[in-house]
Amino acid sequence: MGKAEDTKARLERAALTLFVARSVAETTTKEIAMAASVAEGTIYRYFPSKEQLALDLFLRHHQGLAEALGEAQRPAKALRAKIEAIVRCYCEWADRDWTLFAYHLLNQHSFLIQVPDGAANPVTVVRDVISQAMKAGEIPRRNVDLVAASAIGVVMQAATYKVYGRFTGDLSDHVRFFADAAWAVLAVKEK
Amino acid sequence: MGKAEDTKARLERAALTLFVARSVAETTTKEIAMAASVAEGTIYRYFPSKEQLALDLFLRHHQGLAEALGEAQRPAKALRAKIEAIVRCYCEWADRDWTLFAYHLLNQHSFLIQVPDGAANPVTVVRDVISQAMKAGEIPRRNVDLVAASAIGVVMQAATYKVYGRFTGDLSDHVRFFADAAWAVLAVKEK
DNA sequence: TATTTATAAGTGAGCAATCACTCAATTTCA
DNA sequence: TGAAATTGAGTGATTGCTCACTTATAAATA
Repeated sequence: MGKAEDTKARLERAALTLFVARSVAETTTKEIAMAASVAEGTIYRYFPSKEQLALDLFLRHHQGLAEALGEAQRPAKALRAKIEAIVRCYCEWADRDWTLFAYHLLNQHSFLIQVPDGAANPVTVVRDVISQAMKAGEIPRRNVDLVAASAIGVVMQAATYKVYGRFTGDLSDHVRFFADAAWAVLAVKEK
Repeated sequence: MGKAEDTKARLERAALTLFVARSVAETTTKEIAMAASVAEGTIYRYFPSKEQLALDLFLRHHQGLAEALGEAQRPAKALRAKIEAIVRCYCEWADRDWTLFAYHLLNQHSFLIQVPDGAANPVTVVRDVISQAMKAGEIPRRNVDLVAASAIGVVMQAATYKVYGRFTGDLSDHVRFFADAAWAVLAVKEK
């Protein structure tokens, strides 16, 4: 790794850690620079602004995750297998870089509106899979967005509570449970 | 309503709306005062600081919701009935004052650590109900925190996506589905 | 190879703007 | 008239960001 790339990476990691511990608004450029062992001015050699640095970090994870989820579910045929592939992929992403994952999780509401239209999107991947399965008659037809939200919530809320420290350990340890639970949500019978 | 009480209520509502639209950190005291048709100094007759105003709003909803959920589930005997009571109560709270609800939802991570120990807590209510049901053999024994998170996620993620505008309409319209889905999550069979 | 030149990377004092909060003066109203 | 409520210009502290300058690295030249 070149010197410049190393500095940029250090800045990103320092910012990420602080953004999660406090928040983007409450983290100062001075703090980021200190944590990266660099002068404040150096930040602006690599990023046009603090906000852009925050957005860059978010978008990279957001789009990377979306693509990974898309590829993970593709080989599977039936909905049940697709769900398990998606859940496993998601949990592995979370466990691999928990700080980046937590940052993405806690800052969706501030950045989601800035995601370019048509860009890869984790939610759309899940939504499309569910929509397909409804058309194929694998699960009852319902409001797709509602059902997708509930199914996603099974995993995402667990992840959120891990961020809050309500429980510990790898998310990946519970892939089977998450997949079973998400499937159960999607398969709820109409009455 | 007295004049002073009216001013305080207007300030709270103005702050709430702005906190949801932007965020606490990005909302200025000047904006709050303007939105409440009041001078900036007036804020400090009713609140010691902007942060305390933000915390007051959060805690009032947090504890009110916790008590309401606790009372809602008490009369019910079986887990299935308790779940439905909790879900219905939660959705009604959300629909009754959506702005306050959205504020609570989006700012959990900043305020949850400041909740006084032993104070009424929505999550604890759900956790206890699930824990009881496990002891009674109504559902399989599992990591209570994990299972509670997933069950809660079924409803909370749907609420979150409504905040993001991914779908519209009252949450209460889907109480039956949420309750069925949460139940399905809790009842997932061990293998 | 040794020396000069060019470029990239890094610095930190300082600036303009903004913010939460204060308080002396003014208005409201019983 | 007097206490309570309200006002908004003012204050000190903080912030994101700039920029003239230094240092490190690489390229070119003799």
